[in-house]
Amino acid sequence: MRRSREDTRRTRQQIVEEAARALRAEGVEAMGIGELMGRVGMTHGGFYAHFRSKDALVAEACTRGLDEQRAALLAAAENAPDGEALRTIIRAYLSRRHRDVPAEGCAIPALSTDISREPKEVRHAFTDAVESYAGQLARFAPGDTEEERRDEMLALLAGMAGAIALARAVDDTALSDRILLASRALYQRAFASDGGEEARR
Amino acid sequence: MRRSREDTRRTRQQIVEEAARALRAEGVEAMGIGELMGRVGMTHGGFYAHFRSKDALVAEACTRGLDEQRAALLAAAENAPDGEALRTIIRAYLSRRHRDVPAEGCAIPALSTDISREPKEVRHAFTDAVESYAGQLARFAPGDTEEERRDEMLALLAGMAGAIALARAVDDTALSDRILLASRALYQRAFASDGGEEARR
DNA sequence: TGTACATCAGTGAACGCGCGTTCACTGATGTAC
DNA sequence: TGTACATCAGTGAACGCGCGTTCACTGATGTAC
Repeated sequence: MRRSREDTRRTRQQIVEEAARALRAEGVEAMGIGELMGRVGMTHGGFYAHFRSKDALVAEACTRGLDEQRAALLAAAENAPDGEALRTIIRAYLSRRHRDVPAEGCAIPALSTDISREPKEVRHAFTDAVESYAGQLARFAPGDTEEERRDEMLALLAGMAGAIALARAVDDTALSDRILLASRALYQRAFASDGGEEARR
Repeated sequence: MRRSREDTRRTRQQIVEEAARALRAEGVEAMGIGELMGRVGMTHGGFYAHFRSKDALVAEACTRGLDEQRAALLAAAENAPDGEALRTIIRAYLSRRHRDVPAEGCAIPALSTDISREPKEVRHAFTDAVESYAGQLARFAPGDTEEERRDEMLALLAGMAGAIALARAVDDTALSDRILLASRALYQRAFASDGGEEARR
């Protein structure tokens, strides 16, 4: 039966939130519409009152997942002591927690492989979100121009995402930990004390 | 009908080779047994004369894919001019060609996200292959001990894999190229002239 | 070396399964008067 | 403000589809004598 506008809005938002979690935890294919709607307390048929297709939801949930992580990193960097913003980003991203809880982490290591095989609709949303992700964190990266800083941040995010993805893939905790630690050391060294907003203050 | 031992051996090898390509091009889920057997010139039923299950093939094909790429990078590094081995690895890995032809590239950027959701059998094979991948290339990385060099190489491979995966995921050629170029610059800088086999000669 | 029989690689129909999507239906909400 | 009606969020059965896997069968290969 028909629901109030407020209920409808809330339901739609819950679906996107659950999808953003499920996507990162299970991947695009494994995230089922039925399971998702069950988590929101409804049956699968109602889904299509909110979204044109699964792809449309995936596109929106990708954006959501990336925006969440961007906001978390931004907050961490802004609260970091002077000159420590980029180090803080690197430490937070390459943490055991981030490796172990994909559902609440960055969508790049969880989904980049899947996304390249998705339809245009999804890839486009993902691309836009990645650009604004790197764009908003760029001020913490070294470089003389906005472009340089954004490119540095893109390379850093891509690299850290690779480290998390590989650390999740391997079946050996010791090896996984070594991947995280060695990657931390690598990026801290590459972006040592020189760059970033603080150096320009 | 029954085939000669030589035929059987050849068929099995063809299946693994096609699987190693298809896996990297399409991902684990999308690689179908029927399609694969069709490419080898047979029907799907014959598959189970060679493999216990799809998972068993995926495990073997992962190893194959990683070993191929390791051999290619090893050859490139060994043929590089003195002091250029690591730079050559970085240039070859972070190339447009590698981004554009996943079927013939490294299995890490193509599969790491998928692998973390696969059964133990697959993850274990992948893990072993990754260890020997990093182990065999370790001599080109900086570090005083074998362990240090292997960890550096793990971090480098993970990072470069992340760059390739993200470059493949985004829907914008210019952004994709910038990810590759910025990543090249990052790793060339981080592993500048100091490290590696040549520096220890 | 020749023969009889067991083996087994490959065929193709059939299986169960889970998926995304559709659709007739329900009944509370929103709207027009 | 009250009433009549249109709207539409949600239900749950049904759809087609493609997948991995099984299985009875075929006939050339391998093996035992």
